Amino acid sequence: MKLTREQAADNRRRIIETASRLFREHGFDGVGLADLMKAAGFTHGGFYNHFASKEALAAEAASSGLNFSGLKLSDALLDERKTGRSGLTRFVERYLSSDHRDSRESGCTIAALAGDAAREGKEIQKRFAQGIEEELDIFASYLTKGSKGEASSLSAREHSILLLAELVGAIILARAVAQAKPSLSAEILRTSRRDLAKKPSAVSRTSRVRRKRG
Amino acid sequence: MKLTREQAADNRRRIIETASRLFREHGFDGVGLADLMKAAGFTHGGFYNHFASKEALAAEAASSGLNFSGLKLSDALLDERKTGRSGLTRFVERYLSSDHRDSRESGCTIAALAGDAAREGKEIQKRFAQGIEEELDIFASYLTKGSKGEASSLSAREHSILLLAELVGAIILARAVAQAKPSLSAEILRTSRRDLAKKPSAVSRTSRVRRKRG
DNA sequence: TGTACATCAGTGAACGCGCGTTCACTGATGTAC
DNA sequence: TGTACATCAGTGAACGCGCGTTCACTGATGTAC
Repeated sequence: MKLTREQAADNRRRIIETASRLFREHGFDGVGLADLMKAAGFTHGGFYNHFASKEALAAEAASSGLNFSGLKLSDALLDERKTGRSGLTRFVERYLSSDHRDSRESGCTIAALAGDAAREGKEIQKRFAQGIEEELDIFASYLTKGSKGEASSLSAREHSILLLAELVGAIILARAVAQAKPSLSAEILRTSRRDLAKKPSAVSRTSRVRRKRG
Repeated sequence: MKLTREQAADNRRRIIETASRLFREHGFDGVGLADLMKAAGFTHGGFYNHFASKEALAAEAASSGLNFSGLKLSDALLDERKTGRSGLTRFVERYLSSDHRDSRESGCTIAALAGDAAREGKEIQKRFAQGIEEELDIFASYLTKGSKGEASSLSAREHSILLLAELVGAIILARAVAQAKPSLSAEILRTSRRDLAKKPSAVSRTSRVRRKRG
């Protein structure tokens, strides 16, 4: 039954991606290895051929989700070059949409698992710290030091932190009440979306350049 | 072994308060009924004399935490009357402190369990919605419609939502990296604290009245 | 290039353990008379 | 007010189940000669 190295590596990747989706949907404690391996298409005995423990997989899955999530900012920025709209604004709109709220399994790993990460060990938190730092760097590279109003006194780094906190806070709150009070859930998303759309901090470099050119 | 009605009600309350602390620290899935009852000082067989299921207790514990958490805004506002400082500002400082970050079990239930609530059923989410609405109402009653700058176009309700989202987002992110990267954790808290301290939205009625009088 | 064998990613059964829940039992409280 | 009995919040043992983890086994791959 031995497979080629390539097949084995593919299978390992498949387990991680399946785990990433399931953890985001149900939490680290909400998924068993048997279900997880079954969802990936294997019997669960083979799990330990790939990982030392469930926690080791959780760390890998966290990293994977943080790096390849469909809501990484970089995707939105690619879009943006085509459409001419601010990539950051587009990203905020997508991030705070009801679609993203309703699809934890394919959405932002930070929003889905940051609450759980507080209870996990150093290794998993290290992956979160890396993922957050990367996201902050991307934000910062697209944020200008505002020259007017409140924004002027804040560095791009500070702007990035405030932006991430508001995004994550808003979607977590929206998800926490989505089943029981959809109107409140939608109100939270809408209010935060509008706030971020009009803030000077949501101006991207590209859109400023375009404005000058036009 | 039967107890007085009073004693039984006390015991029930003790179970709920213990559960509230343990759930905040370990999550709904991270605590077993046996450990929970033991922590409350009972054998676990008696659990079902008080609650229909673990989920029923989780709902009660969520409500209890949301209403009586040491970080309810109302506490800070009481302080404020004594000291003359803005109650809301004091509250923000306390909420975004490393002390609060490091004591989930006695801190804000929304911050500790909103991530978990997304995965729970309607009953638990209903309690969260109630708790969030109450907190928003308290915020709103202390927020003025700003007359200058960015704040002017926002209602007290909108301000409250943005404030809550930033508070919850910042402390959840700070907790997610506290073990692995304390510097980033502290930076998130500090940045959000400073942002909220200087925003017009953080001006309380009382402090404005005082300023006029002085 | 062909043969012999070690490797190792799978399978499937089993491990001990803790989970949420149930149940027979206890015995002081609270009630009916 | 005093007695007889139903109530019910406790105890402690047990239920079936799923958990993370281990293990003996399989058999094609990859390697050594």
